[in-house]
Amino acid sequence: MPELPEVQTVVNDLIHAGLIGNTIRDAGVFWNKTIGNLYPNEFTAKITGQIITNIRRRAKYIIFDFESGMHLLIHLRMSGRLQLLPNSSRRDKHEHIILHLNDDRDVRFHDTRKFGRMTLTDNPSTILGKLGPEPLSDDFTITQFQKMLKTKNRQLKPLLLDQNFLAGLGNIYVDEALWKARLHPLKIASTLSSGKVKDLHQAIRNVLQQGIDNQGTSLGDGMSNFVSAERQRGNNAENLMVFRRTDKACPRCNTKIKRIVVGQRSTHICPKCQKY
DNA sequence: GTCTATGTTTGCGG
DNA sequence: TCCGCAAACATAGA
Repeated sequence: MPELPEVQTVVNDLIHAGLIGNTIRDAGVFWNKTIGNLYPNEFTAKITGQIITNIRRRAKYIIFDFESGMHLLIHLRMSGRLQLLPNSSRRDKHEHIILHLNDDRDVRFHDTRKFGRMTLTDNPSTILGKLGPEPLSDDFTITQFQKMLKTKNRQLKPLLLDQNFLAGLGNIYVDEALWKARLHPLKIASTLSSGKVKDLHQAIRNVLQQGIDNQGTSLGDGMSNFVSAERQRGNNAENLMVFRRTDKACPRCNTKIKRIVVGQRSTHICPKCQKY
């Protein structure tokens, strides 16, 4: 669910809602394992009184920077959401961590599948250090991407999903980027021509930026879908060309989209546009 | 009721 | 290094 554009959308929402400068007055922990590295009482004690100086994203992590030099890293995994709610609203059973702010609002970590994690640390590099480059940053150039791909004898799709290779892509945006670049997900990275490297580089940045511009992708209409911190659905689903469009027409050539499995992940391709 | 699939990541064994 | 698989969990849909 939450990939780079969705995580960025949440961060944008939190900033827009004026959280920077706010203080965390107290915290409640309702599912211990959501806290990666601390016992609940330690977590609560350490986060109480922290002043938020910045909120940002790295890969699929939401990061709160505190004046004290500590950082809160939040990973939503499959089903996590960060919701901004009034202090008075009743706690949903899937809200596992609640941060009470010094106004009347809460930041609540809602996570039905409980895979998500929050880590409060003064040394975020132990978690963020191994991550690959940010695909939308200025220093992620075609030349750098070329170098990265040249040495990898791995299939494109699992490679692009590998956060230590490149940060932020998930199943949806990888399928979309590969379609846009007309590349087969099983193609071996090191065998790409320089033209294809360029196409892929552009396609990745393109689909991610489009996702952010549309405030993320929400599929279906169920409760289990992506919503931002202010509970808004994303509008990017209409821009998906292949993902979950099995048996529908390829927007480029009208061929029926096929669903295959690559690295245990469902994968959508146009068999005509994306030859191996 | 039962079975299957699910957008992520990590850790294991080969 | 790389790959395949299982696990962490809960829910929706067939």
